[in-house]
Amino acid sequence: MANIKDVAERAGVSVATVSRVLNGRSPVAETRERVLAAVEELGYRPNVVARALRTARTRTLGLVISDLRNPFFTELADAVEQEARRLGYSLIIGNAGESPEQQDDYIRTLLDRRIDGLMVSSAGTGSAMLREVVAAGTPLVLLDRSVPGVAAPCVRAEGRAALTGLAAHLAALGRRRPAVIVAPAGTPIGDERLELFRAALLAHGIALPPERIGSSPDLSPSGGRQVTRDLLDLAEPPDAVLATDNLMALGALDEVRARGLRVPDDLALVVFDDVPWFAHTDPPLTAIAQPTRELGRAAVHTLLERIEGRPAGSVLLPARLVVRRSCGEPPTH
Amino acid sequence: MANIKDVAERAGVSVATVSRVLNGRSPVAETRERVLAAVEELGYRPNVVARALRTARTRTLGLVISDLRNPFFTELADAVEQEARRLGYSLIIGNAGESPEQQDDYIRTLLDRRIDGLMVSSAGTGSAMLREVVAAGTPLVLLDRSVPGVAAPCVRAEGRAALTGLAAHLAALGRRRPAVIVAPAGTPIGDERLELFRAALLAHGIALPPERIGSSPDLSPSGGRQVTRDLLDLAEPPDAVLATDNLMALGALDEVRARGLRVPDDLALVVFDDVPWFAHTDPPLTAIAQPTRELGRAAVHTLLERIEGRPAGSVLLPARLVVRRSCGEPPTH
DNA sequence: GCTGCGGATGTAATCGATTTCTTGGGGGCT
DNA sequence: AGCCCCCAAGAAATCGATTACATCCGCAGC
Repeated sequence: MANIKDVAERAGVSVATVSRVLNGRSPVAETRERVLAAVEELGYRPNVVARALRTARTRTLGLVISDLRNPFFTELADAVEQEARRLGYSLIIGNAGESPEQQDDYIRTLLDRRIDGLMVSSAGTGSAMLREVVAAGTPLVLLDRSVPGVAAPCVRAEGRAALTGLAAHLAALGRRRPAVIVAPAGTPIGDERLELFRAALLAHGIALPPERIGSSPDLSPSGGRQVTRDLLDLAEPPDAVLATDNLMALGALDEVRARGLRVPDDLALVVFDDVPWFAHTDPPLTAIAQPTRELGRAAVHTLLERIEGRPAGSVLLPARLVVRRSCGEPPTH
Repeated sequence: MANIKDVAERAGVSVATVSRVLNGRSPVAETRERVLAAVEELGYRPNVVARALRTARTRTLGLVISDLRNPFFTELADAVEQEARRLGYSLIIGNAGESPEQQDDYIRTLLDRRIDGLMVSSAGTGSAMLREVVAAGTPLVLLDRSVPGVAAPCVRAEGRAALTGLAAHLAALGRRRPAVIVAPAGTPIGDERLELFRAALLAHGIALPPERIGSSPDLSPSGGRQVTRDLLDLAEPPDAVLATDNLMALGALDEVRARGLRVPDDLALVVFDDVPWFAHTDPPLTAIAQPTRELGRAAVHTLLERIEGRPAGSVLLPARLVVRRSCGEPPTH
């Protein structure tokens, strides 16, 4: 593979001149053309590794995601990747599989590769490694999940408006005994959703007692199914369920079907994260849609601000209530 | 961030000695310990970029996938990533979004980054860039989709046994008018599945006439729905449908529901690719499961063989028929 | 006691780019 | 005509590692 020296020789100039032509500095028309011709003829492409060593910029970003197989995160990763590429950056995606150790391990690898910046959708609670990243001065942006004690901007969605709308929707349809399936204890974002929902329900005089809040052992269909089983076994079972993650909602649907119950007649079901599949279930599920692609784009932009040394704050984008038919009464339009 | 020189100074040795200690060559116990102590104290981590420049090995692999949001490919990518990492390699994932231009663009970027090897699940038909990769001597492995004219090992699943089993299954259940939804014309793997299925049906005396083969304009739910609409509008509509991709199957399910038909009573439905979701549809879908994770692992292993200069052939892994309830008659066990 | 060998370690070249410093020549101003 | 300035372009330093080659040492064999 041709290198810059080959090009210089062929064009009869020095390597410095070649570099300058390619980086758009100084040289004059005639020399410039000779160089470009040589580049063309040799099919020369600059060695990104050498450039990175010299400039200390790799033009690579890292993204550590908590679970790549969760379709919400898949779409998020896809959005991040596209935006990064559009802006001339490559992306290395690391999958933490909801394991903090694996997450730290991956962050280590990414730092070793001298990525220019890092986005993390953190698994579990705090992480010593994240604090280390900040201390080392590597630009960091938290994605979807904020981490207490880590001084970095966080890009995520907030559900106040959507949950307020949802409470009104449920109240209007006469649902009085809502339940919530929340993520494993300690996930800050899950707790926040719960509290916002509780407040929104209260405005309609609807209570959310502790026994109708089920905490799943993990973010999976089977966890969601287990919690749903317990909820339906209550003396006063709920007439509506909000799942705070899409995988857990799948499990809820399974349990409901297994009991021969029907959605929405016997139970209303609402899911957080509007992944494409939920438009294809029977019935189509009412969902709280996070602005996934916008989140991805915002994360990249925020990170680039930090990389270029500008200060950048957190970003909160509103989630949207998407009414389908899983709470009863089809939308009127 | 500390570099090798800092470590050398602190340990009172030369950089060469530090390098040798860290790479497990020669030095004697006493020196060795001084170096390791210095590494520890400074929190030294070798600069991967510099190492890559010198050794001409980046320990990074590239994976270009045709559509990251298709759950089959998501799982494939996840499997590849895990195996690569286990073997000490990082992975850069590129999403071609089923566009050949974007695919070529991405391959270009990956070559520029001097990845050690490349895996491609090619979008569309042939590609000049792929031939260029081979010509440039970069180790290449084709994944899931073979590309005519490109001399590289291909790792994919083959469906003979599964489709033979499926034909028998359908015949046993009395389905006589099967239909197939195939991917856009020219996708070699779709054609192969079609021909294998046709042959398997023939063994049971069941024909697969051209009008019951619907070609979708793209790999999407709406494409699948459109094709299903046409199939159901036939004078003699099919009593079973095989979708050769999971997204198209979703669209088929939509159309069936919209017409108030029931699966499996009115129509049997079988899907290629057993993504987790299909166990949660109503009814759970009978599927042809590709050994996704094994494919991912095999791809990485094959690629590493090539990287290390050993010859490596193609890998064909058998797909499995997973009987659920979408063709009627629940499995007996 | 000299030669030679090998093990531990240092010196310096190298990978391929960017960038600083230097040089030389041409043109404008007085 | 002389001076200065500026601009194009080359020479060489640099990034941080690996590694070929050189050096120095002690010890064994004759």
